[in-house]
Amino acid sequence: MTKIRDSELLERFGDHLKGIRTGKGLSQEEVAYRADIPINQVGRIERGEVNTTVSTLFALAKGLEVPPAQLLSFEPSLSQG
Amino acid sequence: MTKIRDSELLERFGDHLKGIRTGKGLSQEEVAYRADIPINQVGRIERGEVNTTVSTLFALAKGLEVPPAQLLSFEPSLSQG
DNA sequence: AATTATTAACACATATATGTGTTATAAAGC
DNA sequence: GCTTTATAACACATATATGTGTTAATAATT
Repeated sequence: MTKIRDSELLERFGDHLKGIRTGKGLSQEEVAYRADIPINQVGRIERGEVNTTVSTLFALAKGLEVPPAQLLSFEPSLSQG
Repeated sequence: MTKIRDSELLERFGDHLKGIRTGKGLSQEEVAYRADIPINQVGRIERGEVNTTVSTLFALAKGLEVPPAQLLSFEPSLSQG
């Protein structure tokens, strides 16, 4: 128990976000500004350091100009739990 | 600033989750068991009391037997920010 | 090399999610 | 009425996300 964080999932999620961002040619700063969240937070999320929240997901979707659901559209791991 | 939570969004999100769950005829307890999270947490999320995390979203998707992205597929508010 | 742009890393206070246990409602069936 | 099932509500400790500020490292440009 005391799982809570789940590093592998968060790293993959971060990579997915970064892929969307770079695919659009946006900097972390631009995304942070549009999403109205600190640039440091964008970096931490992309690096998989934090397990971000629903409200931040919606903010990021706005900043990245994609539907929120797209942020969760990726393969979470090699083997499903 | 000091927004962080965003009650309206979280209430809508909770309603959306509850809609998926009841639409499948599942109890909170069943979902909690399958998602391996406390039943209390499921309730708090459905009631919009907490701003849950990415890892819990994936757990809930598993418990509800839907793709994670579906959990974010709803209209977040009457007027877009 | 120096400047600029971009990202990472670090520290810290505060808010809050999670996990756990317990108790209260509410509805349904006996 | 009692029991079962389902959900809500409360309390509390702990982990951690967020927000903020600062500094370092890494490109890219000139």
